Amino acid sequence: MSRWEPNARGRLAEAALELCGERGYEQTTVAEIAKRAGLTERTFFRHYADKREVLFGGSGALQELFVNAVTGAPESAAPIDSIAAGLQAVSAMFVGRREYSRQRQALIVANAELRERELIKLASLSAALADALRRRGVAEPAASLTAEAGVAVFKVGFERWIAPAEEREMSQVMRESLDELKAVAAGG
Amino acid sequence: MSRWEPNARGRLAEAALELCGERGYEQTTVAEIAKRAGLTERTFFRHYADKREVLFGGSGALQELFVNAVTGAPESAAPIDSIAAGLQAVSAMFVGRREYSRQRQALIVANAELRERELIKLASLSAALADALRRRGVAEPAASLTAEAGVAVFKVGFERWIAPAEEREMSQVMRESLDELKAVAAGG
DNA sequence: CTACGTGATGACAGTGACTGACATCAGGTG
DNA sequence: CACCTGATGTCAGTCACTGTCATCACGTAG
Repeated sequence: MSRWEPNARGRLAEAALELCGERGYEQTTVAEIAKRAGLTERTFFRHYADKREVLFGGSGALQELFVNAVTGAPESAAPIDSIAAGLQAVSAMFVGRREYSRQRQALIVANAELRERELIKLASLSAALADALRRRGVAEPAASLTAEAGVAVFKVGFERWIAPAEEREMSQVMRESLDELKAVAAGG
Repeated sequence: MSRWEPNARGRLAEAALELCGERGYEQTTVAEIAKRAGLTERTFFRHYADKREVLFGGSGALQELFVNAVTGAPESAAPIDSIAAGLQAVSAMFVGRREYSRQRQALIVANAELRERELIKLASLSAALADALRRRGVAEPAASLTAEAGVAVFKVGFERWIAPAEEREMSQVMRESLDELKAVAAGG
């Protein structure tokens, strides 16, 4: 066996979600999170740049997956259709994680600091998508606008997917949300 | 004369812009800002909820002005045209403040914390505009989409207006940016 | 004129996020 | 066996932010 328990980063994220879920984000200290994960406060900050970041650990993987799917879409695919491919790829990553996502989102909407962090993550995602579209030969401002539209659909679709009564898979909800955006854009 | 120098809030904002401009946002402490304004750190936090907020003091007035202009637009005006009226009203507020705006924006884009705060201010503006449109009888999702479009035009227009070579008035730049959005949306 | 309330401020101690510097120590490598 | 490496612990320190109480010019009631 190794010197330390494995997956310190994951243990910190799990401990943070548990503790913040029990008593709220602001009422949870970094020292407490670290202690539950069997680590010290100083080690927490070696894994996460700040306290908020521990609740956004998956955003990097999400962005990478989304961008890769857009990049890997057929050359013939229109910009909005490569975004659609990205939405489908991202949906696969959330299979079986609806309850987890609900808990996490409840935390975020309840706290202004966390909402700020979420907004900048989505802005980063939008910029990365626009970049991917540009590499596919999409010109500006179409690339940025399509990227923004993709993020808007993701936001709307995600909120619907975690709604209390909702039981459909995320991929289906995303497809439907994208269709609605297309209808609105067409003046429907 | 009164017991204290007047306009403590404004003095704090001015001191903050000066000091952060000289040495950067992170290298400036709240105690230093307060001292330059002739106040104490404790008093700073009686005027601003946190350190970032001192650089966003005008955002409340901007949102109010924008929303009022939208609300006060002729009943016959289409949603996008009431937004256009808001953009014109906001432009009036920036007359003679281009250099100030350049300095402030340079600070914000240079710092991730400040960018986060700016994003949530814009999100708040978008929500307020959507609300104003709904009160004008605009249905969803048209209200939210039009509001988002309005904020997008404001962002693009503002960035153009503070660009180094730019000398036109903000009202003209905003008009032009809105026209471009309309062209893009029309598939042009 | 005096007493009292009010509101903006100062003073001070305390918490918690975050950082820098140095120590530790299992495991791999030559 | 000596040495290096990487993840961790320890500790002191800075700074954002808060709660609490004191101060004191000003206005106002009596």
